[in-house]
Order: sequence, then structure tokens, then C-alpha cells
Amino acid sequence: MAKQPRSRRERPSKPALSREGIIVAALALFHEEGLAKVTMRRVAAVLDTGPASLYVYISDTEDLHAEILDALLAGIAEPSSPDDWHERLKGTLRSYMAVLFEHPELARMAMSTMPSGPNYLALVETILALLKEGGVPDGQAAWAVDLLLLFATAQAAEKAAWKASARSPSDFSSLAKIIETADAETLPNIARLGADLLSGRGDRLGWGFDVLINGILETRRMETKS
Amino acid sequence: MAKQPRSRRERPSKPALSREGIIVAALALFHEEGLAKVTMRRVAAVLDTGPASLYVYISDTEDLHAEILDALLAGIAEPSSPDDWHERLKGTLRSYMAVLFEHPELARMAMSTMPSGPNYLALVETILALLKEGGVPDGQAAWAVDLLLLFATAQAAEKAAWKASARSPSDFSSLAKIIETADAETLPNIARLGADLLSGRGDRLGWGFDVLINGILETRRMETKS
DNA sequence: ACCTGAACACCGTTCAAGT
DNA sequence: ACCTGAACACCGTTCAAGT
Repeated sequence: MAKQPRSRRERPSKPALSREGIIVAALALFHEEGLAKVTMRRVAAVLDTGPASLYVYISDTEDLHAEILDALLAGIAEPSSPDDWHERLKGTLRSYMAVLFEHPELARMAMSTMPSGPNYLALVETILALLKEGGVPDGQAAWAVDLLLLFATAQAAEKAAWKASARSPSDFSSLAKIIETADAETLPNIARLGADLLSGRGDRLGWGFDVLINGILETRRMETKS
Repeated sequence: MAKQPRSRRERPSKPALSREGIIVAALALFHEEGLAKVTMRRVAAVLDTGPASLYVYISDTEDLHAEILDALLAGIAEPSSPDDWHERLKGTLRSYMAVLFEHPELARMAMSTMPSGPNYLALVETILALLKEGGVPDGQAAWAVDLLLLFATAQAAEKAAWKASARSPSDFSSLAKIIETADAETLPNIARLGADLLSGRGDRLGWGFDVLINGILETRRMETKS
């Protein structure tokens, strides 16, 4: 059982560490096992070193995760298809959401880690350009990007929860039961609307985008008189 | 060093476990040390037992956290002050957000744990009543509650991030730097708007609510022609 | 049925020491 | 400067065994 002094290059010379290398390893891990497994320890193990070594290049676990999101955002391009800027904007948002939808855990993360990677910035730029095309004044546009991206991200994070969670079926049906059983005395409006509160009949997401866009077009920035 | 057989009632008879008792203990821990410390192990320790014992009453760590949010939501009442339903709705949403703002970690949690506690339900009921008062058709109202609460929660979760995180100052200023340094060639719109993208000058939150409310009032549910 | 000790399988981050 | 082993201080959840 004497410990074999492992030959100096069991793997063809361990490549030097670098931020990029770490991110590549993290990305691979992410695609194979999901965000939950992208931990400092696991990434370090893949790179055949200890977790402490990563801290030279990565400040945080969050830092690592944010880098993964930005990498996935590379696929988003401005749709040039319809002439209507309104529809093109919705298309852009939907394609951003598609990424988050495919990887629900990232939506949660994006909710709390103000992204600032190059691909995210490109997305912001695209949206600003579309708003400008739609004649939205600059002051409003600046706030509107935020609102639109917040909505898209939050919507994805919400769906993410009840898709990924094992408790979801019971959660959802128990919620449905609560709503259907809602006491008409104390919760008349919930009782009246019933299942409609939960249903996604119709294009609920599209309606949400329309609400936002219509609202943005018609709400002056400084008119707050309250 | 013989182990003293501890007298049978060192504490005046350990109270029997119960879901309520566990939640009370969790709530105390939450107020003293924050959500991060509300773990199965810590709560069990407070109750002078092992973590395994809690699983008879609590299904999950998430279950525990959701219960904490609902407890905090007890304080939200419908404001009866202004006659304008529009303003009353904004007031209700702001008071919901105030809770999340005070306890930022909970906003993140609410993002991914579809709440269904009695106090949350009461909040939904209040909002539905206000929308009805405002003449919003039922079909739209059902979706609108969701949209409004999603926005409020997401907004709180977002602020939560850069308030709670130690990295926030560097994060924020680095983002600001990126935006100010934005290449006018590749990111013309970001470069043009600059600091306006980040600034909260003016009532940004209020503007968001107005956008939503205006949009809700003007966007028919089935008009999606795309 | 309820409760528990102990174990399984992990975490993030820091630090002193090496190269 | 960069890299590392080892340690510190934790986690959630399950399971076999007890009462």
C-alpha cells in the first residue's frame, strides 16, 4: 500500500490556472451537472487542485455563477425579422427568457447578482436601440430597460421554482386547493376568480410584455405628483 | 468527569414539538441572526433536539423560510386613506415591499417559493379588490395581481442584492465604470444614456408602478394578434 | 406515531506555509 | 506572485433504532 509517487505528468502537464481556464471548467461542469454542482470545491477538483487555488482568480462563488450566465447570453441576437419594433422587442425578450428558462437556476441567480458581463451589456444595448426606434424618450428608456429585463428575469425565476422543485406538484395543487376552497366571506375576490388566478390560458407572457410596453409608452417620467 | 445524569428537568420540562413551536423558534432566530442562520440544525439546537426531529413537521428548509415570510406579512393592511384607488394600490404594494426591503433575503426567497400562506392570500385579496374598484375586468385582474406582485418582489430582490452583498460597492462602481467607459462604437445607446441607466433620480419605483397600472388598464387580454 | 443519535455526503472561505 | 494542504465552521437529509 506504499503510496505510489505519481509520475510527474500523469496528465500531460497540468495547465496553469487562469480565470478563463477556471470558467471553462465551470461551464463544462454546469452543462453536465447543473448549477448546483458548480461549487468551488468541484471546479477545483476538475482542475486537479484544491479550492483555495481558485481564490486567486475568482472572488466568490457568485462571481463564478455570474460568469456562466454571461457565457450563455452569447447566443442572443437582435431579431431582424418583423418590421414592427414592438414585436422585435418582444422577440428579444423572449429569447433572453428562453435561456433562463432552459437553465432555471440561473434566473434565480440573475435576480440577485446584477449582471455586468459583455453579453448582458449587448442585450441592454439592443433593447435601448429598439426603444429608441419606438420613439421612447431617453429618460424613460433608461428606466424601461431595467423594467423589461427585471420582468423577464423574474418571470423566468418564478416558473423556475415550480418546475425544478420536487415539491411543486403538491405545492401547486395545494395552492389550487386553497384558492378553490377560499372562503367567500373573507376572500370574496379570490373565490370569485378562482382558477383564473393560476391559469396560463392565453398568452399570459405576451400580455405581460404588452402591458409593460404600453405602460412605458404612456407614462411620463416626471409626472409623479403624489 | 463522569457524565452527570442531567436532572430530568434542567429546563422546566422540554415542551413537545409542534409545527407552531418550530416556527416560533425559527422566527426568533430570524430576528436575532437573519435568514441565513435559520437552518434546520440551528432551529433544532434552539429546541434542544437534533435536526432529524424537525422533519416530522417541516418538509424542507424552504418550508421553514416560507413560513417566516408569511408571518411578517401579517402587518400589511389595506390603506383606507386616499380616495383614489390608484394611490391606495400603490400604497399597498409599497407596504408589501417595505417588508421585503427590511429583510432582503426574504425577497429572494419569495422569488422562488410561490407563497401561499394566509397573509399572502389576504394581500392578493386586497389587490384584487382595488383592481375591481378601478374597473379592471376580471380576466385582466387575475393576471394583473400576479404582475404587480412579481414586480414588487423582484424589485425588492434586486435592491436586496446590492445592499446586502459585501461586493456591492465594487460591483456597482465597476458597473458604473463599464457604462461610462462604454465604447460609443459598439454600444452607442449605453454610452449616450450613461449614468442615467443607473440613477434613481426621481421616483423610479413610483414610475414603475404607474407603468404597470397604466398598462393594465389599457391592455386587453385577448388582443394578442401575433 | 413520534423522536433521536449518528452518519453520509457535502459546502465556502481562510491561513500559514511553501515555491 | 501564485499555489496549496489542511483546517475551521458549518450545511441538508436520511436511516436505523428506540420509546
